[in-house]
Amino acid sequence: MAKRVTLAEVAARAGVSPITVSRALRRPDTVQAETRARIDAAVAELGYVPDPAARALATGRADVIGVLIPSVTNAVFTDVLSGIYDGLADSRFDVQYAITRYDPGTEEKLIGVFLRQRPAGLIISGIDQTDAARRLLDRASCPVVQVMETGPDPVDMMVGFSHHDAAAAATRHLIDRGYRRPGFLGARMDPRTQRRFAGFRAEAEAGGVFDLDRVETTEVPSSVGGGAELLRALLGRHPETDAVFCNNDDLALGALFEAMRMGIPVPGQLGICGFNDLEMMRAAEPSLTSVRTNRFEMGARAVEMIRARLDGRDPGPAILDLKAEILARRSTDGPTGNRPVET
Amino acid sequence: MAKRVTLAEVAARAGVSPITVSRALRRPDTVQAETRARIDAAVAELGYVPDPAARALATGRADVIGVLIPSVTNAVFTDVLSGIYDGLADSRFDVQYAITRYDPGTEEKLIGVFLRQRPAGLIISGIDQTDAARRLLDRASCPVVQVMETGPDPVDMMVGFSHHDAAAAATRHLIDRGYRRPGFLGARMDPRTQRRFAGFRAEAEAGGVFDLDRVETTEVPSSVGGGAELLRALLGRHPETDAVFCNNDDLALGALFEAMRMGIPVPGQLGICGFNDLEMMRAAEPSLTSVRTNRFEMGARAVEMIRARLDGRDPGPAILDLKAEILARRSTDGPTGNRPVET
DNA sequence: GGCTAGAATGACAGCGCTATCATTAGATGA
DNA sequence: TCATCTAATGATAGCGCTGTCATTCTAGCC
Repeated sequence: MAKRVTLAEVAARAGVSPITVSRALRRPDTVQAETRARIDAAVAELGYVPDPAARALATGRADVIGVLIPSVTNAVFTDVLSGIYDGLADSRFDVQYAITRYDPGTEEKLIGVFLRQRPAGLIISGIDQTDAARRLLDRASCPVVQVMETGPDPVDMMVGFSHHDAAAAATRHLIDRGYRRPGFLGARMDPRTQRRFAGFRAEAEAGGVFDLDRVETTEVPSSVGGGAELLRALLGRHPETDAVFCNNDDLALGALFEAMRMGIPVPGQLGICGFNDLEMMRAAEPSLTSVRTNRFEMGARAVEMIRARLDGRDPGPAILDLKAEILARRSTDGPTGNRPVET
Repeated sequence: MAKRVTLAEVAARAGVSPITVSRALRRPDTVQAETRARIDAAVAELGYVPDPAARALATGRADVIGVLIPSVTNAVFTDVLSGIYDGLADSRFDVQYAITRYDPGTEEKLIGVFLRQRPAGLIISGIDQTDAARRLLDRASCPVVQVMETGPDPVDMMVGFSHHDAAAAATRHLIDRGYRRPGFLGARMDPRTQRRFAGFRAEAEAGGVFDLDRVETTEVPSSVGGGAELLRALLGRHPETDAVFCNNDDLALGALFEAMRMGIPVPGQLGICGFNDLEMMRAAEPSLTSVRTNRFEMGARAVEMIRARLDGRDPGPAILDLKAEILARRSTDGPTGNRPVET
């Protein structure tokens, strides 16, 4: 094991007291240049690295940004994580994350665990915390950012977008392109997914094209294979379906493959729209329409808001709406005979 | 902020000394049942949660498993992470991870940072550490597991497979299926990728079908779009190419889409084989051959080895080879006229 | 009854760092 | 020249917990 070098040893070597070394490290402008140079030299020679546990104990807070996400294997959340990492790259903060497995109870427990560490900030996915979790967060002494989604009642700050409105816009797009019998494919109907469904439903009803029986969902997590199965099931019941709004891109890709297997032309006989705009959507054949949900930026902005707050700068509006955007591609060019998409 | 409850307060409430509470929490069998009950009640009433920083400082070690991975946005590593999480779910250990961005220098630095915390164990991706990193790891006082890959010279323990052999097996599969002019598509040629290429090359040469000019690589990270571009470039130069071994599944999927765009029948005119067997491969149309690399299990086993070691149990062999397996699917059924794949 | 062994509990110190207040040295002005 | 102020540094205590003894108590034995 690398032998532990303590502050005291550095201090002895530099010929100053430990507290001066501590100061030199944390607020270099408060020690004389010459002293600081001696200390820096001693630090370098001994390979000193501060003990984060001792620091946390002495200061009563940890230089940690806690992050709570439902899953590590879902690209949506890892993109956010990546943005968080990027935003923290040049800072003294560490990221510490935990996985809720989409379970509010687990989330509640983990919030408690995190807050006892007195983190510098907390980033949490979504707006569907339990009442108890909400109370914990309300009393948190650090900045809290809810990401992925916006809502009316932030704990503290929020970065996201409206899943309802994004899904509604995607549905409107399908209608605008001439599809009249759209269906909905959904997996793991968590609260965000439910709100997307609500957006789909509202817009489809407004357009007079909603049919509850053209909704095909499953409780299992999304997957490409699952998208294929859902489409097959839906078309089995409703062969007249002329478009599907998919809960997410994996389902959309699966739907595309299944349509190929079934010999159904996309977009001529079936329009397909996904959600999240993973990279593959642009590259597919035909290219797949999706909804861009600036996930990386969500993470980066969440971190920026926390840092601004900690530094006493203005973190900007408490609710930051990163607006999802429809990326219209060939998979929704419209039923055979309709005009193609511009661009 | 949830008010901090200390051991001392719990002790006062239970009418015992702090140290007894500490013992009751950590080794319940060393305090009398009745005392323990009083303490448990006090803990519950006050909502006490131990301060990990104080514990780390007092014991000189942290109940943390450090994990170093190159990227969070690559599904390959998040699958491993997921396995790690699962293996640690019922334990007292936390996971703390850091991202090396595929940079050995960053990795070296992060190893140092982690080891100062005296973690309970360390899991690190790959076998390509710098000399300095290697020296740090050799002196580490905790179990170290290298994952993703096996090699001749473990720091401590290893769980993985031979990328060279897996790629060679995949290449053999292509040859067995009747492909005679195979190409190689690769992105971000990191050491593991290089070894996969070496395996491809060795086997293709052994089969007398290697042509260095049918190798198409790029430095940018893998993507589906990148796979499409690589295939287009390769076929531009070598239209006679009858199969591609792709560095990973994203490239393979992109190659499939590009083949569709170019009107090239898969597998009849072009065989496609990926690497990693992400979920979509099975669901694609045609289904895509890939190499299963038990990533989740790698994480789970790495954790199990560490836990066994910490508990004084037998962690099993120092080098655990999880054998990659070819999953033959329709995309490599063979050139037109050849027999189809069984099952 | 006196003694010992073992179980249960407690006192004390200290992990490495920093908050707080105290001290010193040098600069300023009448 | 001396009081006064500021900048730089130091002494002290303590963050919440646990390792290491020491102490108390009970049971068992001759």
